[in-house]
Amino acid sequence: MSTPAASGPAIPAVDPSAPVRVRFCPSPTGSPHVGLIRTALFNWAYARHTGGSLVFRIEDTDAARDSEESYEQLLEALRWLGLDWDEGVEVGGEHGPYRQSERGEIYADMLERLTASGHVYEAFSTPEEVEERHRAAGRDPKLGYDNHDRHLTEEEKAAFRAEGRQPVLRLRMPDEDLTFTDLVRGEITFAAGSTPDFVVARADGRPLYTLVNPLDDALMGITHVLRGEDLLSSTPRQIALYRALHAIGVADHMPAFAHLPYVMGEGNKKLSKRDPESNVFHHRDRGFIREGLLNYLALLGWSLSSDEDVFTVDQLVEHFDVADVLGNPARFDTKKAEAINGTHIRRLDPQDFRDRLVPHLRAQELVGEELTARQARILDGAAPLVQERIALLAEGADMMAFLFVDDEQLEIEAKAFSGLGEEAPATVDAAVAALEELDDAAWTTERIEAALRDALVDGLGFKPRKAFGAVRSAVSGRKVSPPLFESMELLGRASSLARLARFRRELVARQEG
RNA sequence: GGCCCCAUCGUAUAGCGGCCUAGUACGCCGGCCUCUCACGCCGGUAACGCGGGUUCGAAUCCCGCUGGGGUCACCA
Repeated sequence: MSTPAASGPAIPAVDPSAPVRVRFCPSPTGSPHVGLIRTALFNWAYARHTGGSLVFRIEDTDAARDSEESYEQLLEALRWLGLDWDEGVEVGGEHGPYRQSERGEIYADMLERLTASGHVYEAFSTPEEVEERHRAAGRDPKLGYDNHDRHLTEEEKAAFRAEGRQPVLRLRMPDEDLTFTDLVRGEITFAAGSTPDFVVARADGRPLYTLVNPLDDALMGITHVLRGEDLLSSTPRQIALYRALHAIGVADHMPAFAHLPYVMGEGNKKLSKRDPESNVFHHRDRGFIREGLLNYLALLGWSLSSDEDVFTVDQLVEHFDVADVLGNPARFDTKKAEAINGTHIRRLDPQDFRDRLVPHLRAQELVGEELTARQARILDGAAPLVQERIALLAEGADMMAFLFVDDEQLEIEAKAFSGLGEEAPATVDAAVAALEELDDAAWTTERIEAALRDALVDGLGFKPRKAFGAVRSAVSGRKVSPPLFESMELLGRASSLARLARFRRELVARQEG
């Protein structure tokens, strides 16, 4: 009974010709992290590339930290990004249930079998006792569990129970080096004895991640485990458990492992959950489109080719292979992400782009639930004007905001009054005079530009930059805006003239004040 | 501290022994275009951590060092 774990035929590696089955198995705590989503993306892309399947499982074995809200957010994030799954929560499948909180009986049964076979044993030591033993033996107290309870006799166990102690269950680690070939890092070996026997079930009997993660992978026939690098050091435990599961006839093969590089934040730290940049919804709310975010996330550890870094999801699926993923940790670079996103925004069909702007206009309370006819008309006209000039959808909504507000409500930025020179009032007067000549029917981009150019550039001899600057400030309230003449056409004659008049008043008021 | 991973411009990467006086993209700096801002275009800046090997030849292979990161829970 001392070393049953090492007995039995060796567990075979996964059959390379078998259909790929990967899984995404987050724990529903907090908001979806970009690193987590990148992991989901690579699993998804690998499944799609190979024609295999993606299993979506929820690891909610920690009632104290898991939440239904977080679960809903996970679903929302994957759906928003278009990462679908073939089997798992919400869609079902042959290996359900897919929420571990609903698989209690399976785990209890398995724990019993593992205990009966001697792979798992009861341990009564408290952390304090373990530490004390290390200290007494002159060892580093931070060494971790010392496998002390491996050979407890029935009498000793009974004595502990008599004290009212409840044992945790630990898996007996094999006394040999554990080696595996990581798909992104190559061969990795953990020396015998470097990983202590680990807990697979709490004293109250509830199972831990260390048990259920590999167990469900085995039960669900997972062939490739693609996960974050933070789990690399737990791989020897996975392997040991897999061997035990094979010995009792539960696992028929050892999956291949691939540990994906970290997504780092500013400085040299793993992107923290506390950092807003780590939250996918933060990016979505700022106006990332799924095409852009997916493209950028894929670039964190993978590349399509030596000279293109903008690609579609289809291209990703066509070319993605986990073997090409790099082991380097990658910094999340917001600037680059936005640039990639901007490129994808420009690639959008104009109508599609227009539609995607609507939620952001609502978020900024520029329009209501339904667009009015006038709002729809303005949006139709303004969308093409901003599509070329933004990297984020929210920027687009912000840039066209002045077209949706009332003339008197328009916020004129302080900067908009500056740098216009002494002749600003005269410029505005001349602009108004010229524009009043145009009736509603003549209120077109071309006619507006011609009238203004004629009056201000040719007539008053101003440089175009300066001449139109005052008009831009009046109409948009800012120094920077979408193309001016087009904007004025969209705004209409009455509104444009009203803004010019208001600007003229405030200009004088400021000069006097 | 033990164990494990990582190491090319500021960032992400190409490079898998000669094609590298190291390519691309973002950023940054100039310029063009131009009603502003963008877009687009042109040009520029900037890297193989260090030391040993192996080899005719190393960014590419090996070893050491240094540096960075992760992990050592009755969390996942």
